[in-house]
Amino acid sequence: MLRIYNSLTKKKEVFKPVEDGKVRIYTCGPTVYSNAHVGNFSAFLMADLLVRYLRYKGFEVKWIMNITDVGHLTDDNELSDSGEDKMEAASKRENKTVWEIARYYEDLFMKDMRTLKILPAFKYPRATEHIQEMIEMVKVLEEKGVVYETSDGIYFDISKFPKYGELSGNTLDALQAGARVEVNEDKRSAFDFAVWKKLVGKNEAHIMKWDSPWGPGFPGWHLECSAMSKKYLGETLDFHTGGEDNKFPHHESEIAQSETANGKKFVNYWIHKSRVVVNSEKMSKSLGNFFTVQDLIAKGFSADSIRFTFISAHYRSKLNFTEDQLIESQKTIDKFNGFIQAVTKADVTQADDGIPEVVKSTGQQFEKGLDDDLNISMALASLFGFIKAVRKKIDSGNFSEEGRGSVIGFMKKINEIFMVFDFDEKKEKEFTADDQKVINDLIEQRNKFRTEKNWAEADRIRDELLKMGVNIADKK
RNA sequence: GGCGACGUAGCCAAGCGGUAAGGCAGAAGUCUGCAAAACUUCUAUGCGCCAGUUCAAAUCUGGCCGUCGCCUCCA
Repeated sequence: MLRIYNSLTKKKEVFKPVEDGKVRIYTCGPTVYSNAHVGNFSAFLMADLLVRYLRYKGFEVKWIMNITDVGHLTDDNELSDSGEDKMEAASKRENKTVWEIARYYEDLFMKDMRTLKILPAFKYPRATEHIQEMIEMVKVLEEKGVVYETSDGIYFDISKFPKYGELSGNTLDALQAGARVEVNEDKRSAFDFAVWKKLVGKNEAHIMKWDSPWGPGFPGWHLECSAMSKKYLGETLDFHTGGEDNKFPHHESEIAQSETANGKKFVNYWIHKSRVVVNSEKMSKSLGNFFTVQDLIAKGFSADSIRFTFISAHYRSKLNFTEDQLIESQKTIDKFNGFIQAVTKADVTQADDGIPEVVKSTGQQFEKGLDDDLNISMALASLFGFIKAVRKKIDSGNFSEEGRGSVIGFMKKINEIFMVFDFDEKKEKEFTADDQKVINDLIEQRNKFRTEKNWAEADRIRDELLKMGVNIADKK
């Protein structure tokens, strides 16, 4: 039984799907106007872990992740407020339109998603391809009398949605009191949010624009998720995930729009990923302290070590990202893979090794951990205990073919979650006949030196073999 | 200023009222000529600080200190 922390109620709750055996999950996806960094991907890896674990538990999961490709670009002022001007440079240098740029960064994003072995979602709907659905939703909101028109757009009147603030813990009064946002004379409340923006004022030259009953313009920031989640997953979602920074105002506003338009509860379980931090500062595009997947791979870190680092940190605690953590993750991955090799190659005896029982109890511990709000630390601890127990059986010559099958089967099953284990039996490297002869000669020489206790020469040959890719492991 | 999360060994980290899991690093040992791998053992009288509740608190309550996030595009 999965228990998960619901950001809305601020409690761990037992997960009950809307429909038995099925799970509908929506993840706030990337904004494709610049490079996604590993902080961004940590949120998607959290969703990946959740989806994979739900599948492990036998649920049929339908996962939707949106692509935010509606920007707020103007002809002469690209991305001026994002603090990231690489795109502007790229746009000019490559003479690309905003549409081409959106596709370009979307492609990069999808490539990194594959690199990190994040499960493909059922669909990645693009905001620009769902303008009609968004317009329809604004119409419904208009019919219900919760939006009003100003000179520059259509706004949602948050006073019409008393629960506004429930997710972030804000109350309408507190919001007013602590207001720091720019005052817009036309808005009834500083926190009323746009569902449709007109091409006036600073948005006069907006490149992305569509016709609507309110004139040409573009949709408000929060509308796409409400419209697309409804289209692909229905009116009530099981899970909605995203970064904690999306709680307010984005998710808060989604709730207001969706619940008003549909007259139903929008999301049963809100899951928010804590920020990734670098030297105690959030990793963000605007601070420029970010690493991209490609940066790290270029530095020699494996994609698996990136994946494992973010998956093995609990999603509700801040992760202080360092390169040392990637190294440690790699060691852990190697430890598991070394174990898989040892199991694969272990000599079997006919003994009744009792391993299937160990596998069973480990599986129970593993699930107990993940069932408790994806407590990955507990799940991993069960695995470390497991490999120690199995190695002990192997070392004491108490290992059967059945035991091997049981261990490998289990590792393969949990690898559907981790995706970093390697089951290929490490064969002797293939050498040409000539090389093989040289190697055999060197080994023979070294053994001769060893017999003569000429350790200096023996070690020299060992180094030489290592350079050729031959690893010597002496046994007694 | 408002809202929220969090503070456990050198580092990462579990723990959710019954007396500190696990991983990395470190130390000693088994094996080995040495090394690598593996295995064994050890490494927090204490969980930011101060009060309180309780037979019992890292775990509950209150206050304080500190860190971070959101309130503005951001996973």
